[in-house]
Amino acid sequence: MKRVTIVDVARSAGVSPAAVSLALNKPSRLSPETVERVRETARVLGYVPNPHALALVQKRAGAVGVLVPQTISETFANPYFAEFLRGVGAGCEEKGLSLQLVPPREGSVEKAVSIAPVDGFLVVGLSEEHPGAKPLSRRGVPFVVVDGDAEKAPSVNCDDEGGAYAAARFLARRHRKILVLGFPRSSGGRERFVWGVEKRRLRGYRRALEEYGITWTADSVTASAVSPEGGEEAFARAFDRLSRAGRRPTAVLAASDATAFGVLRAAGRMGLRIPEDLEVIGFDDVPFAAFCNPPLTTVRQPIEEKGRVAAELLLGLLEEEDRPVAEARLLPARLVLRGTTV
Amino acid sequence: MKRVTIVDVARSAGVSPAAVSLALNKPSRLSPETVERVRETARVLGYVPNPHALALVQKRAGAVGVLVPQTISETFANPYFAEFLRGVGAGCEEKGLSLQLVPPREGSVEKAVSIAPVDGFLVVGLSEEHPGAKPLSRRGVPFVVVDGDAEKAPSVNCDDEGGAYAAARFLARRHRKILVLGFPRSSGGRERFVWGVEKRRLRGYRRALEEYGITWTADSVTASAVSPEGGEEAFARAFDRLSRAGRRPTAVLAASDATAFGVLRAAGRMGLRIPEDLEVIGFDDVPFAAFCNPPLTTVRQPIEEKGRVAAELLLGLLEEEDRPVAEARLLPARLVLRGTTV
DNA sequence: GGTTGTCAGTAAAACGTTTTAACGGAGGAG
DNA sequence: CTCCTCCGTTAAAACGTTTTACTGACAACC
Repeated sequence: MKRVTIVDVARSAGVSPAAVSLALNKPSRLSPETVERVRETARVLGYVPNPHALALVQKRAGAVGVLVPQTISETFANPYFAEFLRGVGAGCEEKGLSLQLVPPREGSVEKAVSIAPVDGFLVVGLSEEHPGAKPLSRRGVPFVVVDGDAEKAPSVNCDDEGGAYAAARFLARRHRKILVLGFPRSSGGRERFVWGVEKRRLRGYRRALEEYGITWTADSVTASAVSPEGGEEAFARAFDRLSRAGRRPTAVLAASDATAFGVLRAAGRMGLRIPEDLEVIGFDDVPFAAFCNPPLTTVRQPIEEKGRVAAELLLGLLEEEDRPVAEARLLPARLVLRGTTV
Repeated sequence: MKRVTIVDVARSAGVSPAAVSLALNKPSRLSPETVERVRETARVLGYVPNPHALALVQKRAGAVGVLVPQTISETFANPYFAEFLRGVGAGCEEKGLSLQLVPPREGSVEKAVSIAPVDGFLVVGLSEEHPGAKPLSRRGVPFVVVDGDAEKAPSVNCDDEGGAYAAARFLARRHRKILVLGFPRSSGGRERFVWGVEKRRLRGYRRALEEYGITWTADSVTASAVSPEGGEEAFARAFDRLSRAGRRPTAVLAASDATAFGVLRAAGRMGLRIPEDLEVIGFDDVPFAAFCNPPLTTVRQPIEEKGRVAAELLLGLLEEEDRPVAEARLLPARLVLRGTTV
């Protein structure tokens, strides 16, 4: 049951451990017959090098970490994330890197960061100023910020504000009572999304609405978990409350497709016809936005490309130590009209 | 730019490296004032322990690997996988474990297995007899087989054959020309899915169809990539070919929801009405099956639960070395009728 | 006063590799 | 015959931790 190590192979083949290492990694520096003998011995014994020892000595683990601010379960509730990972995977695979998903450990992002045996991080949905970001630089591994706001670190984002503005404008022309669904609040005590993606999207919504004379107040935006269930529940509750107050909304701006799907479900359950009784616009254009019933009007961003770009940026950082500048990539976002708007 | 190590802290605090380690991990074995001084020094210097060294000495990396037989990108093209990971994540998080996605490295599953710095593997979609499975036992880390077939190793599956049988029976009562869509063939040269999940689902389809007198031949099943795009393309091509031959299908059995989504799209493009002109049944019941247009009739399996069960099995293996028996968990699968069947 | 015990802290081994520098022997050049 | 070079191989250092066993020092006990 004990693992076979390099010294076992060495002993069995009658050579030194160094010779085994060379035979396996730099065969040209050994006589062909020795190489052959050592390799055969290793094969017979079933030798597999210990990855931890390897990582320690070569200072690389062959994996990049994807740091997410929520649990894995919450994270994948949003199909956006799977699509994003497809891009990351595509970017990493050519270099033979694995992907490690790193959720907070016992609620602490810092702890998770320090423990994860990875060569670099893709930080998604976190601000550079976030307390969890500090250990990152201490860890001494490079990182790229995605869907956050970074000044000094390289980052990848889409034009959240512009996309949101277009969506809101499209609705504000014909509606006065627009329900805006945002991201969750104070999950874990800290207001996680007051900056970053949400801040920008809300800013876009607000700008458009105000241009059309719709006043924006503190409670203009309704918090919602980023999942169909979250959207369903948040919409149902808010719609009910507003209807009672005589301000029944006729359109919805959802800050995420995942949320919008929930809105559609809730609306269906309540007997609202879409888009006649209620227009809905999501954000992201995840693959299934085009498939749902009716097909979702949404703001399209190149999710998969975003992942690939982020991975490429990080790989660049991994190879050249001394990349000085903080490159900030901005990807486009544009409104695509489908069946949930007239 | 150099990382601060434990000896830096030790030197700076005027103690031995051992004392630093104790101060951080077993503070009770040191005087309170020393502990405080060391911790303060560590904080000021920004010390973060090296995860590789930690993993080497404690023989645990704090991560479990999810071994997939395709690229990350291909894997996440099937929404099934994200849902599965939600369960795995839920199972792992309470123990504070990260998740590492391990795709084949340079086409070799073996290489990927030996390099990944993880404490155990969830092997999805691979047979125990698969060449890639051998290095697993050599690695000396425990593993659980999911969606494969294992005799000696612990495994988790759903009742693929039973679910498929139910679906096929439901159609065979009213249809004679049923198109069966399977998994991709010979990707990478080896016929990856002739066993395991596909074998069982096809067996279920076949049994039902033959009971209704529909003959099953070598070309009864059409290969399809497990993604909407794959399903779209495979269906369009097969439908065309069969129509020309005067055997235009009136129903489709898709071995996966992801494929079925593609069928719906292709059918829509071709002007086929669903379910009037074509009935479709998928498999898995991914979250969006209920949302698509029309809602997909499919075979439901408890995907998220499957992930959780697999994680729990693996965690058990990680804790108790000497768990002898190969537990094989079988989860239920049942047909749920929605809008793509009459 | 010797034995025993506890306490705070340390030296050194261990984990399993890679890599650097050195070594001995053989062969060739002078 | 000596010196130099080359070749195949090895000893030992390095990576950064944790852990085990040990060392003094000091107090307590009989």
